Amino acid sequence: MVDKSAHRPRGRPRGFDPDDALDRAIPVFWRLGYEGADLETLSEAMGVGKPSIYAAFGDKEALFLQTMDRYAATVGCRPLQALADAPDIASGVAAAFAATLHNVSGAGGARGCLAACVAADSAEAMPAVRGRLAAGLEATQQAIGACLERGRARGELPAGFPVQERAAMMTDLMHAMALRARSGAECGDLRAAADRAVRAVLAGAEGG
Amino acid sequence: MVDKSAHRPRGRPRGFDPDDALDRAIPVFWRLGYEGADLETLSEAMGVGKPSIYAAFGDKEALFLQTMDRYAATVGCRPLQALADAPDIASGVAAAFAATLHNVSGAGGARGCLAACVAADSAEAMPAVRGRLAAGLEATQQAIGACLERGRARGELPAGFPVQERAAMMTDLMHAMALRARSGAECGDLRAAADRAVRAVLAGAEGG
DNA sequence: ATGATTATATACCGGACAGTAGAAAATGAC
DNA sequence: GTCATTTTCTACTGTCCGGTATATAATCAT
Repeated sequence: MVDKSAHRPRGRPRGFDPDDALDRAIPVFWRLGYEGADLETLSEAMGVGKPSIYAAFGDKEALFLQTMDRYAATVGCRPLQALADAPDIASGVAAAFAATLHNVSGAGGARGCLAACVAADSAEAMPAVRGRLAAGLEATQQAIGACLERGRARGELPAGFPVQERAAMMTDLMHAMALRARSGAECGDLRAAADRAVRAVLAGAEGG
Repeated sequence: MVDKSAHRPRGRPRGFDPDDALDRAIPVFWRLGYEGADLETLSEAMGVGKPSIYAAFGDKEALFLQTMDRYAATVGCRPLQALADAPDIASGVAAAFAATLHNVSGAGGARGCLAACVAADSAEAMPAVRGRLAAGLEATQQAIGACLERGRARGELPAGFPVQERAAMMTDLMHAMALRARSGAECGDLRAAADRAVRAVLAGAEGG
């Protein structure tokens, strides 16, 4: 492991933590979109002056890409963690959709999903954004598939359970929940969507 | 019916058809997003000068809303029409997802869906956009539900078939296909997603 | 302390963009 | 033909926005 107390890098130390700054940039992009979020607003929200943003993160597109990464690592991953941490598949799937519900409902941040509702808009004009979107989608589906596969190996799912198919469907239904939330769906509707999704993903899993 | 050959409205007649102009605005918003589409580009694509756009449609937000309506009436409705026009439910659902595949694949226009991938971005900051999005989602789901209900009444679906639930799922999976396409998914992946969706919607419908 | 180095703050620049005057063109009314 | 009316074209405006130059502050090295 590298020595964390290594010599400070010589000049004036920066007055902010990059990850904290990205955390504060997330809701701005989330609410306003990529083009709608201007650097003045971002600078204020992040608590970092504009020149420091450019020095630390690069231009607006680079900042957005790093914000996407930070979002994936802190917010987007929560449903996957809930699934992985659960004691069994059934409760894990339910927990994952509960986490999705919380993510997209607007309680913490804005409604919808930074990837599904904001990055998707820019994906057609910005290849780097499209790449991250594709990678995130693939990674999500793989992670879910791996969890379901493990559950099947533990005997929680029938031998013929279509693991990969349900992993893809679970990914799709989480994104669809984000869109419903973005359109202003009430919390009850979102909860119903989550319940439906759980049933669909687990259909045929011993008593579905 | 109103006389179509009524007296022309007095002044200089406009040199463009509003619906045609909206048809040509659709791909611009579709590809570039609301904020990314500037009025210069829109004006050129529509073949209508900027002042005429403002005179005919109002400001940029009003233009976008009318473009959304036109999109819904010409592009977004195609899967629903395919479902409604099919001889039976099974082939109708397959035809609807085939139409969705065509819509989102980028063959005509851009990848993804103007509602799911573009309007969603602006929905958080523009209440009118959010309203249209919610209305479109609700209308789509209702229309699908009505079709499935009719099919069930004709005996093509079992008595206990969860019509409303499957209508919601079908709506969700069409939107998820749009997101996959927007992220750059290959045509084969999209086709697989469509096949999965058909199976999921029809599961339990006599031989699913 | 002095200088090298890196970060921050203020203030600014050039360009792009939404929206609009104002003049000119095309029609109906008479 | 002439006037009123509506559209269209050219050119413009004020503003906002991404990005930066310049000066200053805070640290390390010696």
